[in-house]
Amino acid sequence: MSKSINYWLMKSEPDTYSIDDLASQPKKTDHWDGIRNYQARNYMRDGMRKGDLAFFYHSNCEEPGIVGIVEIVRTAYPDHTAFDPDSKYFDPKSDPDNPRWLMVDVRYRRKLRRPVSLATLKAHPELSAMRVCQKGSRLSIMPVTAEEWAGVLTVSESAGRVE
DNA sequence: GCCAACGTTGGC
DNA sequence: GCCAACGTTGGC
Repeated sequence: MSKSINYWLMKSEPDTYSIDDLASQPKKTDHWDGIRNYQARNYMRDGMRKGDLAFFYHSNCEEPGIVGIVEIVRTAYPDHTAFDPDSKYFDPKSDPDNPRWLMVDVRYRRKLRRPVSLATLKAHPELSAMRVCQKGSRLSIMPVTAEEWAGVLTVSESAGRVE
């Protein structure tokens, strides 16, 4: 009996780290560092498994939205940038013997044929309940239901834009 | 650049 | 434990 995978959404500011940056990494794989929010961390720690899939979401940019798909290839482990005083993610309160912050490794899978903007998500009733659509939602890692996952792909593949 | 929403900090 | 102040996120 095969276990079903979990689906996620992971935000990144493209000016800082875009899906193209991930795609240009060796093996198209990189660690997802800099998560400094307990709820997002807990999703990584308690929910993410190898083989899970996640939408790559571009935030704080001209057209925020879902641009591609990545695969979780390594489960949560300590985020070493928290121990590095030169890192902008340095957190003196994260003890190397008891790390406060974690990260996972992700591998680039593909871009969506057509990005699905936040405005488009909000325009679809079956997608507008997604957490990323909620006003003031600052969570950078969140679960996505199988229905929402399929719905986003359907919207991406369908012709034309929803305004 | 503005600013609302949110999470965290710290005084009490 | 409360809550005001603060810093950050992120859409617009």
